[in-house]
Amino acid sequence: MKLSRLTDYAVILLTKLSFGDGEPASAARLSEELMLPQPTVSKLLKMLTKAELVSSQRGATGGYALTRSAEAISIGDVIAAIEGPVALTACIDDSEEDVCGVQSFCGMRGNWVLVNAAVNDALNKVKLSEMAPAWMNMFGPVEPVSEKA
Amino acid sequence: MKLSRLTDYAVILLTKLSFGDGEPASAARLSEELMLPQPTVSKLLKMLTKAELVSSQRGATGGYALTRSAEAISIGDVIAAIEGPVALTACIDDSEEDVCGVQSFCGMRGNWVLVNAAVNDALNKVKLSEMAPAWMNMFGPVEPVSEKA
DNA sequence: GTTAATAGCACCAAGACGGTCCGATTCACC
DNA sequence: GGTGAATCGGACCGTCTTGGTGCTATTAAC
Repeated sequence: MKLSRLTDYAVILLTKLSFGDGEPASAARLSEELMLPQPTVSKLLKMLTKAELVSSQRGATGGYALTRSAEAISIGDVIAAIEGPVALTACIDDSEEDVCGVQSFCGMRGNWVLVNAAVNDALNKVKLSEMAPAWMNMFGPVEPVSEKA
Repeated sequence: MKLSRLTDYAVILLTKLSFGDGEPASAARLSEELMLPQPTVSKLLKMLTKAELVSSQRGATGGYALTRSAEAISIGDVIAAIEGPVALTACIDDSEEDVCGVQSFCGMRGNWVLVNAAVNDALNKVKLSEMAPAWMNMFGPVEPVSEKA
């Protein structure tokens, strides 16, 4: 049970934005400063826009900016935006189909919902602002310690 | 963020075993009684054996049985057995490679570890015995409400 | 009108997942 | 003790979701 690298990148992106001056930052600029592949950054920002974690400004001086403060964004929000809502069993929202054949009277669903709630709670406790590492505001463009290993 | 159907099945399997008479139950029998595809059941039981949640007995009257009581098995145990350990960021245990290029001094790892711990805690709170639905011991072979929808 | 930026779409490749098979091992029975 | 059947054990394979990429249309500043 692990989550994708994309989520990791998303946190980094959002954190970087939270240290910006409020001006919209372009995807190209973010990609360059964080040394992340540009198409991926672009895609991520689109996802985050759809999830309304960032707002987008089109046009020449456009770019992306946070819609709210880093204190008001939780890790759970980010995970939900990138990986979809936390659903720890197939029964939860696939209710259209009878996947397992017994779910109609399964009785387990209620308990899975409990597990889901517990995990969601844990995920929402940690705010984006708490994920900000020290180096974020120390230097602008981040330089790696090793170029290519 | 959702987990595979296999984990769902695993919980059902383990629950079923917890209601057994202690005698080893064969994969074929479990498959039949729970109406789950036999090869999948077989594979799941192998995984659970490797995770030491169940013990296997070979030979003519062999089969599988729980290694400990349903109260001593948590959902986290099951998830770890089927989906691997909970690692909510790529940095955690891929420490061999420098995946993101900046992880060496990333500083975010510590906070991800915190998130991991919170989720693990939530997952370990719920025991297998709490997942047991009412119908488990009401009738033997489970019959579906609808044959094919 | 030109330039620079996002938005949305389709496309491609890799990895994971679910499922199947056959061989190795063990116990029951004769 | 030998035979046989039934079991677990591990390797294999097609499929499908996922990550990653590129292109074209749209929008706003200059």
